[in-house]
Amino acid sequence: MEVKNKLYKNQGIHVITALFTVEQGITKVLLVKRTNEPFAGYWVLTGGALYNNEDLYPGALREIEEKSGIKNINITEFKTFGKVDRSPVMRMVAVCFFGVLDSKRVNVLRKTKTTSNANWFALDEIPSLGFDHEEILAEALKELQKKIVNSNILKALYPDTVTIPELQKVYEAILNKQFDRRNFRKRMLNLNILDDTGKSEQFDGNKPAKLYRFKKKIEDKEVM
Amino acid sequence: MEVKNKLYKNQGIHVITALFTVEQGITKVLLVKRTNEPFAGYWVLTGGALYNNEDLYPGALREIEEKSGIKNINITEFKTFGKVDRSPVMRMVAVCFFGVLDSKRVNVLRKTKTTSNANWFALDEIPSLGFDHEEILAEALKELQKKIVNSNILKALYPDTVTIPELQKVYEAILNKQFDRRNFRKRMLNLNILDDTGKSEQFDGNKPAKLYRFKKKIEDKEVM
DNA sequence: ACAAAAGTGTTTTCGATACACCCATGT
DNA sequence: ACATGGGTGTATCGAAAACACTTTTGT
Repeated sequence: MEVKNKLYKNQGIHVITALFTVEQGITKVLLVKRTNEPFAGYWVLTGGALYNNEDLYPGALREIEEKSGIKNINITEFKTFGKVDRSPVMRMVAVCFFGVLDSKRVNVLRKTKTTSNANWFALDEIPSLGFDHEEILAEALKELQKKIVNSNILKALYPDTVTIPELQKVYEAILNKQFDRRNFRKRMLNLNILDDTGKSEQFDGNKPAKLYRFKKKIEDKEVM
Repeated sequence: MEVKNKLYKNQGIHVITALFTVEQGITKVLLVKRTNEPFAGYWVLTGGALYNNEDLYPGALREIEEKSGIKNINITEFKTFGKVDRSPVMRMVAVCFFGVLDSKRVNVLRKTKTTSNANWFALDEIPSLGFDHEEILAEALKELQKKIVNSNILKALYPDTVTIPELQKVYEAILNKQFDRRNFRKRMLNLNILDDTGKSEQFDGNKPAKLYRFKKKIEDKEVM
């Protein structure tokens, strides 16, 4: 259908993702530098306009790949942003996602058709972002912090095996908080999201840590 | 900006809300009957197309009022639905909300410019819905059930005062579960979302229940 | 043997559950 | 007085927090 009514005409949909990683205890987010107006020269989260022939989730993945080369990841939708003036060009609503991945396992493209640079930024070194991406990033981080408990989204960081001390470092980086080693272990095992592989780490210089594997399915806990 | 690229042309945004109420222990949702195509004659949730000059939340409220006459309510965004074919007319993405209100306090319009009827339906008596509204309703209910714990969204049902037995009936209806009277009280008071008014109910035939008031602000609990 | 990092165990505390009793009202 | 529904209290259980010791490796 061709839209004629001015009230609805020329609306568009952004799909935007905040991609997080943890490097040496530091939580970082992927930003790309725009070459096109609006906000040419600004850093932004990966994302762009949704196509008519794709669903939201695949659209968000396509935009991530186009802007960074990253593919085969899992993302989670968390909120839609739609202030009237969030894009200076036309009315755009932004369906937003977040994801976690291992920066060492992906090769980030520096330049693409619409970006001149890409980099992982520590959360306390975020430059001024284009559009409303600062607000989106702040909320994405909050959602990640909420979801990390009781979820297996960290499976993305450790697709095959993981040790509990490794996990603890990531939790501490993302939640920005320290945990007691012994209690952390108990909590992780009680969450029932890990399977014991029976094997242990090797070549570590110290006592080898046990290797676990994220379960494929995890049950939602009862709320009350 | 005028969109010319076919890939993005003619996209639109729905703002859709599932409005819940509880009547005599039964959870119900407000549905309206469409008069226009597509899905003329079908029952749907309140909602419609977002205008260019309004933000998402106000847009959702406007649609609620237009389709039902209900105003001055609180709603919560929970998810955006965007399957390519969710609307047979054109590409529409649906930003979805849920809300709770007291059906006795509102006057629901039976007919509007685009609806021929409106009614509260018990959850086990939902007719076949237009668009993807059955899916939206199912997820809205789940979100309501999650959010009802640790939130003051029930303030909408009891804007001034509430008794704990009243609250319990609503929780039981929405969560579809029974609670121990004494433990339920303790849990509600521990949530720290209620203020004691010092007063008591009157004219009830039995021992008067204490009156509480929902706090305005409630703090988010730490996740870990 | 020693340092470094990992695994296991115990005590305590606090919140959730199970359960019993008392109170205020209208009839 | 009694039936109805509401408020208060206690004992118990289980999860989470605080805290100490043992184990495995490399040097």
